[in-house]
Amino acid sequence: MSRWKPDARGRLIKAAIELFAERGYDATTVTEIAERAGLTKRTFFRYFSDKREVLFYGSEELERIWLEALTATPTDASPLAAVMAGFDPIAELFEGRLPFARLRAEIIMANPELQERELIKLQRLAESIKAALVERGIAHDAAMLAAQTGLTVFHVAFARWVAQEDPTAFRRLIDESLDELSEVITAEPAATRRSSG
Amino acid sequence: MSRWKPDARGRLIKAAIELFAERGYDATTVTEIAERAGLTKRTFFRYFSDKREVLFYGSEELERIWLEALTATPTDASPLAAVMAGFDPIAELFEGRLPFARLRAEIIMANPELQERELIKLQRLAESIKAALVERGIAHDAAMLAAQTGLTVFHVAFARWVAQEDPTAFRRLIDESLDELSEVITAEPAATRRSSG
DNA sequence: CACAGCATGTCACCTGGTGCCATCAACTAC
DNA sequence: GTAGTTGATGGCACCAGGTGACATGCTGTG
Repeated sequence: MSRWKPDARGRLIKAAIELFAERGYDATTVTEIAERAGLTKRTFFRYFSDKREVLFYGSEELERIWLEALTATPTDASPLAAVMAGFDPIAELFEGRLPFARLRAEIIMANPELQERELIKLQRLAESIKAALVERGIAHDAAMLAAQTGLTVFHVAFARWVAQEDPTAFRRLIDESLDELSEVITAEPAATRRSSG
Repeated sequence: MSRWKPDARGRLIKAAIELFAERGYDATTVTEIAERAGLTKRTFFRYFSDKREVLFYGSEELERIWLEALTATPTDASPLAAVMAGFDPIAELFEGRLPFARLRAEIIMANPELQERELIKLQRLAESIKAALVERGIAHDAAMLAAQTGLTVFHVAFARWVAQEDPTAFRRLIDESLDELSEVITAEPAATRRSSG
């Protein structure tokens, strides 16, 4: 028994996405996912640290790509420019994966637990980016704010991308979000806030 | 049996914080928390929707206060100014609770699951703030970015507050973070980003 | 006293998640 | 070819988080 089968991880991901789409995340048990993939629950948990993680496989690659682009920018570039350098390769990574991304986004949007996981993934990414900026000599807090700002732009653009009716280029959506950030921020000089007391 | 006891929720929170501080979050079972509070596991889950939530009771009040301050600002105020209006009452809410906040922060920092929950709470808060801004006629995306930016400043200031050796006023830390955000952003005109390809 | 309502307890049950060991295929060495 | 090794998987017992259904007991109120 237990003949070896290729791409166990990929089959588990496929089975999970299908079942989540069919009956929802909560109504799907790990045992069912494993069965559809021709495996057992125990094996599922050897590939994914928990049930949610099956929807987030690949986020390490995203981080790797983003950090590579960041560290490749000249060291005299501004923090925000360095953060935004990751946008292009990421956009390339996503082009063509819209159907999968949309299905996945629908599943996640329907479940608070999954939204938690998505958020923490983005946050971890922001922390990695921040660390990379600090490595380049940027001050701790400036790095954090730049990283967070870049992530927000990315997040807004991504949400628009999966919600879009026509498959607009991801990169174009990023530029739109970026322009709006500029408008929001530059319209708000620090002096507009009330004096502390 | 089962004589009624006052403030069951408060006793559960106290017992949970104590046990988490003593042996860590993972090494503490819900049954143990309930026992220390003189109750049962079933009752714990009547007061808190899950084990983590016992550390986040009170976040609804934070949201309520913030939104009140926001809606109280004149409608011609800028989005970011409206968001930042919440800083003062929130600072008031926190002053004097530093020991509790610090203990809680240590517990959360030691556990990824709890960090997920904290993040999603902040995100929900950002969404509420965004919704309130939209209600005032701010455009959807500008509202989101303003809310997110305000939350980031709040988050940075809060992290500093609990990490501080001497109990600096929370409000002062907010102003510091705000100044740094201004520096980071205003040093980065949109023109510095690469032209889209 | 009878009754309603509320907080709590009790119990059975499901599922996510893990530790431990058995099994089986493929590969290597002799 | 046989023995041993390695790596992926299955099987199983077990723990803890979480829930539904029902019982119990206190408190107030007519």
